[in-house]
Amino acid sequence: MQRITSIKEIAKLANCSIATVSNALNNKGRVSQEIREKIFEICKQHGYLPNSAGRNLRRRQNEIVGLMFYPSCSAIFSNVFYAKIMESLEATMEAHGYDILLSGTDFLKNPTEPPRFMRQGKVDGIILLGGFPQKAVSDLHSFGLPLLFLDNHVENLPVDNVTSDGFNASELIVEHLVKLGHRRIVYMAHSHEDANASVREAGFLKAVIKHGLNPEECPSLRDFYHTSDGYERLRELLAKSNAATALIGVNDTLAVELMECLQDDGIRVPEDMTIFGFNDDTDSVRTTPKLSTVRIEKGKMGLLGAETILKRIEDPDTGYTSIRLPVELVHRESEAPPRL
Amino acid sequence: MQRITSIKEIAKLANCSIATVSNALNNKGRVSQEIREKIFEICKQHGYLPNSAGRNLRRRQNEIVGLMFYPSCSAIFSNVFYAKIMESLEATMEAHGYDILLSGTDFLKNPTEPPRFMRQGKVDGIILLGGFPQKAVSDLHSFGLPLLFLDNHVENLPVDNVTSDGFNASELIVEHLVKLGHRRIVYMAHSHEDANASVREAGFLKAVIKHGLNPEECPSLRDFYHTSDGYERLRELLAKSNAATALIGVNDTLAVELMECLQDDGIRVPEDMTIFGFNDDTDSVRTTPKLSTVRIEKGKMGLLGAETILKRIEDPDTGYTSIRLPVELVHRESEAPPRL
DNA sequence: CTGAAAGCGCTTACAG
DNA sequence: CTGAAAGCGCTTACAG
Repeated sequence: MQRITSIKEIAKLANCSIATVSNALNNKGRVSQEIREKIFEICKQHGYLPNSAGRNLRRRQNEIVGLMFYPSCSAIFSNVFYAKIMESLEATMEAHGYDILLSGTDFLKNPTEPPRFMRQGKVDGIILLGGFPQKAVSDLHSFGLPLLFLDNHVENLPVDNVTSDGFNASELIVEHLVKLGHRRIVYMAHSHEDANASVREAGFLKAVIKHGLNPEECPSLRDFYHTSDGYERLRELLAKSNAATALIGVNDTLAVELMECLQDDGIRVPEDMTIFGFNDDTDSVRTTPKLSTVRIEKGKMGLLGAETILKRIEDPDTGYTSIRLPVELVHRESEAPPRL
Repeated sequence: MQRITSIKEIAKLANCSIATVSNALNNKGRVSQEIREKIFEICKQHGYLPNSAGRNLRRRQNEIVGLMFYPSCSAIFSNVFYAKIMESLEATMEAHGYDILLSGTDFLKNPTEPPRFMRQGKVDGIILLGGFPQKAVSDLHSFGLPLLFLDNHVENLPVDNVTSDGFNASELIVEHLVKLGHRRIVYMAHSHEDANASVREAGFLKAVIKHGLNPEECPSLRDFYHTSDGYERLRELLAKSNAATALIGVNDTLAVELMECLQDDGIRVPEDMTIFGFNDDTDSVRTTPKLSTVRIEKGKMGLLGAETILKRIEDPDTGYTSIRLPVELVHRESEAPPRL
């Protein structure tokens, strides 16, 4: 009952060649039923675990994809938004025989260093999760490894990406707010370089014009890093006459934080201020009132992401793919017509 | 500027042997400064990425550790508690040159199948995160791969584990509650097989006796799967005279959910009911009132976990390690003396 | 300081 | 259906 560590030992016990063992183990079909059964029996009895290095060396692939986070590992893990994406991403990769390797690279500490699993050649491709800055992505891209941007992207870089249609989402929100009677709307996002924030802003601006709102009364507040700074700017805005009656936050986290700030200052939601978020995170149903938001098909995003990078690994030279998943508004309690 | 894929090519360009290239790349010091520089220059220019399969095959190790979740991948990712643990776990493994591979194995679907990365021999060891049932762990353990139980464990199984001292935590809570004047306390945990829940219950029971409380007035409610069922049982309990005035939930998530249920039924926290959680999750400060809970050194847990499994990989035959991290009570707003 | 050679475990094209 | 052999890229003990 001793552990067996190579097909050579199996071959000896089964009285055949290692080629036959390999064929049997890989279901190549060119093995007689008798020997096949014998081989499997031996493997089971001796708890044989194949050596993936041998296989990978020969087949010139790792069957592993690296997962990188921006700005850091924990920033993603503590973000419920990604849980569903990760789940279907993982399941799909798994179904194709691939595993996922985590990168702990903290870009805020070390913006230029490529991740270790890449320097060591452990992965066949890399999936990017989070709002990576352009520089980081193009550095990574220049290494020639298959790359996929998930839930985000960078303009003008031929990197595969799967995201939600944030442009349309903003349009839908503004359209809905206008129907409710709002004419003055503010869009807010942190100042990090982030295509999602920009795309959503662009959709917002376009809709503002389309619906004949006054752009000066519908500002974008993006030049802040901490939410508290953003809220300062919002307060300045609200102190004016003709201030906004509705607020769109770039994601639920920001929207929820701002809602709490407003409520602390005695501003009621939705009576005094309508608030919309993005992502439909679990956060957004925990608040009082529950947050209206944009639903993104997270499961589908993970699935398509996996398929996209797998395709890229198989065929590195095809033109690049850019997928926008449709979105849907979720109406809850943080919206109301504006007060007169 | 073409990509180079092996040290053979580097050797040719640098006019030396592959042994010298290998030594240079691994900082073995047995290489003249001149050649060394030449080799590094070539690697840089041609974007050389070593082939980890070749290295791993030769060195008989993967420098990869698998991470398994119970019951499933997404159950962990959507649980903020693990974010901090994962962060320091990742950082420590990374510092030792190890990477972490995710397992998508869903034990609820497939309770007996070992994870694919293990069947394929991709990992040097496995870290278990979550309340794995005994059977699953002993199955895994029987494969002989280094194993580490993190944040949880299974009784009577010689598997390394790093957990928090839940026994002492319960003792501390009860002691504190008694000081506040409580004499009737209820402990609640889901019915899943879970050593943490059992250890915390044991500490609770011991403290109940130690402080001379009436065990019949200090029940454990553990026979429920859904929180709503647990709350049903709690309601029955509270309907009695001499009902509990304080509640200990096995973790913050349960404590928060129960708090919301109670509040929905008009029971005030902490005036009518004192509530304690476990873990000090971010959840626990988001509620009204903020939850009193037990702080666990998540960063240290990840760090020690990494070091423990690394040690085990290095030396598979030493006696097994069991580490209990000390805990600390966090007093917030969900506690008060009982009403008379 | 440097190189030739062996060998890690595996898959695969080829011959029989 | 089966096997002998080559070779994937690397590290390391050994000889010089």
